[in-house]
Amino acid sequence: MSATVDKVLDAAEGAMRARGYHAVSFRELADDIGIKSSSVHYHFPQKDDLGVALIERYSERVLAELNRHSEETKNPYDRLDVFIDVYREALVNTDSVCLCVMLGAESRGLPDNVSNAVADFFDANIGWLANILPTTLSKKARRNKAASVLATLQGAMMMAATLKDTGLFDAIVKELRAAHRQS
Amino acid sequence: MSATVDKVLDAAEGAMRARGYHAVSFRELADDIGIKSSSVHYHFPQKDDLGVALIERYSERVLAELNRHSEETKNPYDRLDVFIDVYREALVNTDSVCLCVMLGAESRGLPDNVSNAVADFFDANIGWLANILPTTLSKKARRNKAASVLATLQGAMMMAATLKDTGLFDAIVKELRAAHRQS
DNA sequence: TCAAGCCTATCTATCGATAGACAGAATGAC
DNA sequence: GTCATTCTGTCTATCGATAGATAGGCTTGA
Repeated sequence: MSATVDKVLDAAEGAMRARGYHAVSFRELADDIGIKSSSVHYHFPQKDDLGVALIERYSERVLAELNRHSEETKNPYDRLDVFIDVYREALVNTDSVCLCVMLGAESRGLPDNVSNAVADFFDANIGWLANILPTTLSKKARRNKAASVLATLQGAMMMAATLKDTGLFDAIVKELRAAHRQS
Repeated sequence: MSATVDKVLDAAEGAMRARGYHAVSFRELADDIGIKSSSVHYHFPQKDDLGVALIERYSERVLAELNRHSEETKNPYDRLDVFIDVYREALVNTDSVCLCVMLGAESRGLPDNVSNAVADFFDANIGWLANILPTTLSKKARRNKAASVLATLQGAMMMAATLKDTGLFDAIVKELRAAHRQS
């Protein structure tokens, strides 16, 4: 993957996480990295090509990060913390929501291939979370619990960003942890 | 409020809940209801005027619905169900997420007055929810619990819409109810 | 008479996308 | 080794479509 492609994706990630798919233009990304919009089109012929590539790179990065940190621990509760921390870092370090919160909200207005890539991201995250839950639970129960955790985190990110209050995210996470310790 | 204004807001609500603020145009709304875009500008000079008016109408409607249904019951758990049901209806009946999930995700890319209106919506909802929680809890604890519930619902809507799976929303809600019965 | 509501017509700015040219690096035939 | 060819990545220039917004006129009902 060329350096320019990465630069374009970096710029696109920042812009789309802040303002959404439709509010980002080729020209803007090109200006950000000092090339022309036609050169962006060279790497990503259509806007949805850019969108899909962006989500795939993002998804791989998040999953890699989850796996890297979770190797350090075997305790399922600590692994839940790993999951939470990865999302928290995303919120705090970039001051914006998860890419897939944004694109998930917009999903009905996205090209199908982009919308499907977002769905795959959620599926992968639910799968990861379901895997750390006790096997005494049924497969379906684990999936539902996992989806519930993910939904809470995604919603918390969105609200914390809107209310400009990272503390709200932390408070919600505290509720989440408490609920999952006792169950 | 004139009939046209309401029609414009109806069209805008459907479009923005499906695709977001930036992906909706005056011309599209005008076409939807059979007038010209300049006539939309007559009622809402700038796009952010439309956005703010839309959120305010939406917010009033949601709160009115919450209050209307909750008058029928005094049990706090039933009132939580009222809250959940209002959100569930919004998802099922319109096949799209809450207006403020969409605009909340986009908030960093919205005009300030629009973004603030979204924040007010969340504050009002958190306040409503906090009020039905037992007064044995501190004010802050109630607010945090309320925010947690709201975040879960908003996240669940977003994910259910993306994965095209209303059942996922119901499953997450079941987890939510279970967690709040036991605490 | 006049204000409300909608119209026509138009503006400037920007959108995603394409065509065609160019420089320089890589490749392959001799 | 050298020269011709091809590929890569960028450029300039432009397309038709559409964005938000405005000026000014027509119509209708109080």
